[in-house]
This record gives sequence, structure tokens and C-alpha cells, in this order.
Amino acid sequence: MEIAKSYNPKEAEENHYRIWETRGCFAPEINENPNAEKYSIVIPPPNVTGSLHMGHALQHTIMDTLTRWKRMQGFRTLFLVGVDHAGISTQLMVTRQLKKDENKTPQDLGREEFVRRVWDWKNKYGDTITNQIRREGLSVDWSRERFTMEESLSIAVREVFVRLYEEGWIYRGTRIVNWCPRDKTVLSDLEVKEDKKKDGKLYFLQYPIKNSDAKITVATTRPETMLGDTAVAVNPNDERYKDLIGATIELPLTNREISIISDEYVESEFGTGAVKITPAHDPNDYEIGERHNLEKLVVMNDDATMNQAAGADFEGLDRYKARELVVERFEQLGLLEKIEDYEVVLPVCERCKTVIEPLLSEQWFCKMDEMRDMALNLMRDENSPRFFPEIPHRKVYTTWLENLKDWTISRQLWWGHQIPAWYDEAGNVFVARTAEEAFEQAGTSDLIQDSDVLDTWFSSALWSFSTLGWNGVVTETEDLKTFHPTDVLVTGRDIIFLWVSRMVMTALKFVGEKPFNDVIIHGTVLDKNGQRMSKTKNNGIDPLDVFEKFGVDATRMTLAGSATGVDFAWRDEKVESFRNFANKIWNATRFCLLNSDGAQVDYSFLNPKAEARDIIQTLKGELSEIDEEDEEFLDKIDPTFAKDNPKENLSLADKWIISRLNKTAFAVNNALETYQFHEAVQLLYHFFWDDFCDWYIELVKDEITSEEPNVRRDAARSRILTIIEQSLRLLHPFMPFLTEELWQKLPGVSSELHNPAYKSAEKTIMLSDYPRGDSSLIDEKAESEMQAVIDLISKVRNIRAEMNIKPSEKIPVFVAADSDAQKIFLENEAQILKLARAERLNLAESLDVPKASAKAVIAGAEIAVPLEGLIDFDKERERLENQLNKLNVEGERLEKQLSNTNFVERAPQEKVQELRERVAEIETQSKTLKQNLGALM
RNA sequence: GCCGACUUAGCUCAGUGGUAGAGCACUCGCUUCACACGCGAGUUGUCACAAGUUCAAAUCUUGUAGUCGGCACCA
Repeated sequence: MEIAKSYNPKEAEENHYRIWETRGCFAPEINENPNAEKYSIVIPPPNVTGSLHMGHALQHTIMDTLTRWKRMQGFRTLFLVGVDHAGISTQLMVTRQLKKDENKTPQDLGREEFVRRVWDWKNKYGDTITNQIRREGLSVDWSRERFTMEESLSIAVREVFVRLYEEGWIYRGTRIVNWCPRDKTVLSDLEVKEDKKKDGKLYFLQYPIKNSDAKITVATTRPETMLGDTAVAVNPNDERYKDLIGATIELPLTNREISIISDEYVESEFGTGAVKITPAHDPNDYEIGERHNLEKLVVMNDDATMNQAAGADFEGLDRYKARELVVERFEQLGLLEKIEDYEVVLPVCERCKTVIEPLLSEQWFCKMDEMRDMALNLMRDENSPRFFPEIPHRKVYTTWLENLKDWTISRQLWWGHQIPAWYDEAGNVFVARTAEEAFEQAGTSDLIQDSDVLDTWFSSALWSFSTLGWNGVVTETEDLKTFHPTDVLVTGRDIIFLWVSRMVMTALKFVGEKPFNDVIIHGTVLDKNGQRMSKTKNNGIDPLDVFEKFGVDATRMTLAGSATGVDFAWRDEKVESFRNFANKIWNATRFCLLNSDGAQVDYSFLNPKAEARDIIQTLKGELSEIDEEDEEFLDKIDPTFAKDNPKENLSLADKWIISRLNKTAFAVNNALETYQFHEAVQLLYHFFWDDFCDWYIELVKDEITSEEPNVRRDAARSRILTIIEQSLRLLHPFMPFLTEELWQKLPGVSSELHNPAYKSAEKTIMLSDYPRGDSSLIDEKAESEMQAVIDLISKVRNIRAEMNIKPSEKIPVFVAADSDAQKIFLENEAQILKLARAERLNLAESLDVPKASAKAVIAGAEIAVPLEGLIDFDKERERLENQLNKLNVEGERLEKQLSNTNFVERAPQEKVQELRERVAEIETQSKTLKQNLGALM
């Protein structure tokens, strides 16, 4: 068999995905067991404009690992994929391209044509992200791919809107909103981010009081808004201004008069204690305005230029130009008291970073009270959804819900779900599922539909059930019944509010059940300096580059190997080490394959009885009854070989690796159950590299590479192939491509290794049965005996290295041990000689060696290597003293602990016993070391 | 202002009452018939600081310092 000397990820990545996909391995229908439990995950839909970044790669790896793992366990799995229409982002992107290619604006095209262009764009470029998802190896069901703007999901959106409207939760109203003057749309609070400006200014403006020489000074960061002032407010208890309350101000630069009012909102300590009130351009001022019945004077246009109401001098000026001019005029009038440097935090548009202008505007809002309570009750009564990690997300989620305000759901965009509301000439509103319905309500077809669309997150909120067929018209589908609620949602903490909470609320309201059981909040992938990756900093790392350089599997291992929920700095070195790991797996398998003549994967070589029993158990568990075909299946796996090769024929190394394998399988399953991916990765890494490669392969190498075909050799070859096969299965959810590539090469693999739920599928590791670990194969005795052999070999190697003995030089090894230990060493003599590069092994009750020997102690045995002419006595003394020191430090601490009567009385007895045994062991070993040291003097 | 997280080897990070761990880096030695993306042997720590609880604290509690995050406010 020809196998490359190192792993080439590209080949495997190109080969297998298409096969998996075309054979339908990703779809739940591949599962033939009618009673199989389901497992479902919906992907957080990436933006249709998007391309893959590290955050996606992390999130996707977690979801795919879980899905592949559960699928291998026989669950009917659905990993649902889809993309989001991403209103603002997409509209911006297409607008930009339109400008570039045709020098046109959306307005030039008109709404209908523009939306058509967006669809064209979506059809042309929208598959970038889905192709990248394929590249990552995600086992998503493409036959159920969804898009938030497709018809069925749009029906769902309209249905939900209409129902909420009919129940009075959705309403239209005039409020101060977050306005992006560039995108010319309103934004929800969650779409507004903060930008700290250190060079901000605080302007102190003097307003003259009518019929008086007195002036009142107000401080503001936005002088231009003074053109819309309709009052000045002071605190009612502020002695300085008490007499001025009710006075009239002649507002400079305007010919308006406004009055001084008192309101508790004003903090006397801040600024001058007097606040200019601009109800139409500030949310707090708006509320004060409502309380005092003030006029709401709008002085700005929707592009943040000043309007006619701002006065002829200012009309048409940009807000910042107007600001300069206002300040200039105040200075000319001698009314500019001072300008202070002031650090301001500016609200900016999440998408385009333009400074948000609070603006009075009529919009659609959704009152969240009822749904909020449903979500809070779910958390209170059932601790659902369960957050991983629970701290701090549970509390953050709950607190946010408790303080939830109305949601601004309309957007002044063209790309999105147009609001299903129609107006007649008189301005009466008709909310309906369709235009026809609205016409019917109105008794006329002379209606105009609301030109706004809904917030992108409105449709995302329905994702868990709209993707499974719910659209209000159809409320029960097979998929919905089977896969909803989903099992786990995997996402970043930035969209807990935007998305997670809203999914919970809408699912409870419209489906009557929670959308998911668990929520995994993963960390943020930072750059190597611990900074957030961002386009402006240009410090992003493109996952596709990493795939190219190190392979998809290595990247997945790196991502999965990060602790759940914790941010981590990206390091290429980490991926490199997993690239090396992939190569290690490749080469270990390569070695076994190069020595596989006469052998094949066969579980009867490991433990025939346990395996047969397990399969029967599994079948009984999965199938309602065992029919004739199943009986045949069982007959086929009846291990004839086992009759002549009972388990007792297994060597110590075999029993040891089988035990380690099963322990690892147990622990990996455990780790995955609790979403401790890094733990699972560590376990697999060290089992495979340390236990399997460094020890097992080396221990059985001679037997396996023997030239002469014989039963023993072939059995050993079959065993190692079988252990490899099992290891590949354990690794598959993390490293799908490499494991499939290698698994297909193993002689003896077939669909019979599949989980029983996939009996008739063509052979693939992704449908093989995930090893759960078999407790009857865990052998503590074998593990401790093997440990003694390993310790012995390591000590001899240590002596060789410290004494600079050439690798080519064979040495005799003397070991003093009791008869039980001697027996173990004798049985493994060949391996000890080989791995310690020894010429012979002398076993006895006590040592009888020349003075010129290097010595070491292990639990239950003393080791000596005679080194006439080679020994460096100073170095040997140092070696022994080092060992002795370590033991002494430990011994002293333990002695101290044992001499503490409180400890002996109060600590658990087995703990005390453990310590006593350890102290005894230390004493024995240090006694020996001291004797050896003395002999050197 | 409110809430929270983090601080462990040179670097990046696991561990969460009972002998301090990994990867990388570093030192020494190896063309040992799977792998130099490798093999073997090493070195490296007041587990931020202080007090408390406990027989026992890196781990629990409180406080301090530094770093970072979320929310609110920001005239």
C-alpha cells in the first residue's frame, strides 16, 4: 500500500465532503431507527453578505463536533443551516456597488428595481458563506437550508406581526429614536455602539433673561440643538435659580421666547445646574417636555442637516457646521462664557460608525412585557435555557430582560420584510397578512403599504421554529414535532440580547415551548496581542488562510481546544501543534497499515465477549424487537477467533492500552456531555500521542514488524488496527477529514461498524458507532503493572542520558524487586531490553553490582546500571542527591501533615491511609538512595 | 454609577479543597527500519497581594491592586 509520508489535508478535505453530502449522510433521514432519539441544532444564520471569520469557525466547530458525536451515537440528528438577509448590511453593500458600477443611488432605481437587484446580488454572491461552511466540514443538512427572506419564513414574519398587533403589543408611535443620518434609518438601542471621543468640548452658553440684565448659563456638548430649545430646566431645590423659575428667556439666534422650568431630573452639581431642553432632539429632554407640555421643535432633517425651523442662517447646514456657526454667533454676541475640554461618549451606528442623532420620529414599536414575563418565568421555574458557562450569562440575561424596554422594529430600508400595514388617504391604518386582507378591511383597494421594513432581528427571532416549517398557517410539521425544541444553541455573547432572548420569547409565545434547552456562549477569538480582531485594526486572521496553511482538522482542534466561554488569543503555534498531531495520527496509522498483511480490524481480538454483548444490548435498546435479520447480523459477528484466543492471551501492553482506550472513551463522552471541549481534546491528544504512539506502538513494534507470518503476529496486527480504528472514531467529531481518510484505508472496516441506526448506509466513519467506553475493559491491575514497566524503562533512559551513554551502546540492567514484580519485568523483558537499549536484564531479590554503577529507585524496585569506566561519580552523586531531595521535600511535608492529630482524626480515613503508604514508600526509596550515595563516597 | 470576569512556568492557557499541569519556547543527546510536523532525557512556578474559614486553600470568603468586559448615565 502506498501512503504518503506526511498528511496532506487538502486531498482529504476535497474528497470526503462531497461524498458525505451526496449520500445524504447529513440529513436526519439517514437514520433508520424509527425510535431513535433526536438531536437538533440550528445554526445562528450568518449574514448573506458575510464571509467566514474566526468567531464563526469556533462556533461552527463546536456545533459540528456535537452533531457528529450525537449522530455517531445513533441520534436522529439535524444540524440546520441557513443565512440571514441582514437588512442594513446587505442594503449598504449593494448600494455601494451600485454607486461604483453605475454611479446610481437606490432612489435612481426605485424600490422595486433595487430590491430585485439585491436578490440578484444574493443569488450571485450569497453562497460565499455557504461554500465556506462546506469547507469547514460542517455536517449540516443542505436539503433544509433556509433564508430569512424566503416565502415561508416571510409568511411567519407577517403572521407574528399581525397577531402581536391584534393583541395590542405592536403599535405605532412618535418617540425619540436612534437615527443614523447616513443610512437614514432608525436603529434599536442594541444596534447603537459607543465611541469615546477624548477631544470633545463642553460649551457654556449664556441665555439673556427678558426684562432683566441677568443671564442664565447652560452647558451643552451639542450647541446646534439650542436652535430647537423650548425651555431651560433647573432643579426645584437649587437656591441659585429659585427666583428665576418661571422667568422668560429671549433665546439667542432665534426670535423665540422660552421659559425656565423646574424638574427633579436636573442635577444641580452637574455643569451649571441649568439644562437647555430640546424635546425633539434628546430622549431625556423629550420626557421633560412631556411632563411640562413643551413644544417639540424639530430643527434637523433626516440627513442631520438643519431645517427651516432652525432659521434662515442655519437651514441646510450640516450639524457640525451649524455647531461652529452657533458658537461663533454666541461669541460675537458676547454670550459664550467658556469652552471646556470634555470627554464625550458618542453613540454611533453599529454598521457605518456614523454618529447617531436622537430624533423625534414616528415608528413601529413592540411592547415586550408579556413575552418578557414568559421568558423570565421560564428561567425562574425551570432554569431554562441553561447557559454554559452559567456565570455570568444567566444573570446578565435575566437582568436585561427585567429592564427590557419597547423594541423599535421598523427600519427605513427597502431590503427586508415590508411592514404588513396599509394606509388609506385619511391615514387610517390596516394591518393584515396580505394586501387583499387589508383591502377587505378597508373596503377599498386604494391603500398604500407602509414603506418601512422590519428589523432584521424580527425574523431571526423566529428562526428556531420558522425554519422547521411553522409559519402561522402551517403550525404543525413533522420537523417541528421532531426537532423542536432544539438541544443547544451555540453563539457569542454579543447577541444574547439581540437574538437569544428574542428567540426564547417568540418561541414561548407562538409555539408554546422553549426554542432550545442549552445555550453555549463561546469566547471571543482575539489576535495574538489579546486585541479584538477588527477590520479597522486590520488584525483579523482569515480562517481560510489557516485552513490552507495547517488544514481544517488542525484548525478545528485548536478552536475546540479552547476553554468554553473564555476569550483566547490566537496563536499560529497552537494550530501548528495540532497540525503536528494530525501528522502523528497519519503516521501512526501509516505504520500499522504498512504492517497489516494478514490482519484486519476485528473486535474479537480485543474482547470478543464484551463486544458481542454490547451489540446485542445496543440492538435491544434501539430496536423494538430483534428480527431474523438482526439474528443473522449477530451470528456474523460471532467471534470464532475468540474461542482460540481468549482475553487472557492478551499481553500486559494489550490489556493496558485497551484499558486506557476505554477510560479515554468514558472521559471524552463525559467531557462532551458537559460541553468541556478542551478537556476532550486534551484527553484525545494525550491518549493518542503519549499512550498509543509513544508506548503501545513501541511495545508491540517487534511483534508487528516480524517478517514471518504467524497467528501471533497477525493477531497483534489486528489488535493494533482495531485500536487505531477505535481511536479514529473517538477523534472523528473533531477531525472529520483526517479520520475518514484513514478509516477508509483500514482493512476490515465496513458498515457493520456503523451504529445500528445506519446499517444500510455505505461505510463511513461518520456513521460508525461512537465508543462509549466499556467498564469491563478497564483493568487497573494492568495499568499499574504497565506503569512499573514504563517507570523502569524511563529510569534507565534517564541514566543513559545523564551519563552520556551513546544510543548505540547496549548496557546491562540490574533490577532488585520482589517476585511479583520480577515476574512482570520478566514477561516484558523483550520490550524492556529494546526500549531501554539494554543487552540483558538481571532480576533478583537484591542488587549485586559493582560500585561503579548508576542507580535509581522506582516503586517496589531498585535499578542499577554498571558503568565501569563510564561513570562520572560527581554526576552520579548529583543525580542521586537530586532524587533524594525531591523525596525529602515531599516526605517532610507529609510527615508534618501526619503528625497533625487534627488531620489524622478529621480527614477521611482513606486519605490518611494513602498518605501513610506514600510516606512508607518515600522512606524505602530514600533509604536506598542514601545507601547508594554512601557507597559512592 | 451598577454588575461581572480575569491575574498560575519565558509566552499562550488548562486545573477549582488533599503531591502544581499542557502546548510552545529553552538545554542536552539522537539520520533508533511510522513520523525531524519526529524520538529520548531535562530545566522552569511566593498559583497577583493581604487577611479569614478549614485538619488541609492555587481552589472557598472578605478586602486591596492591576487588566478586561457588559449595562446605565453622560446638560
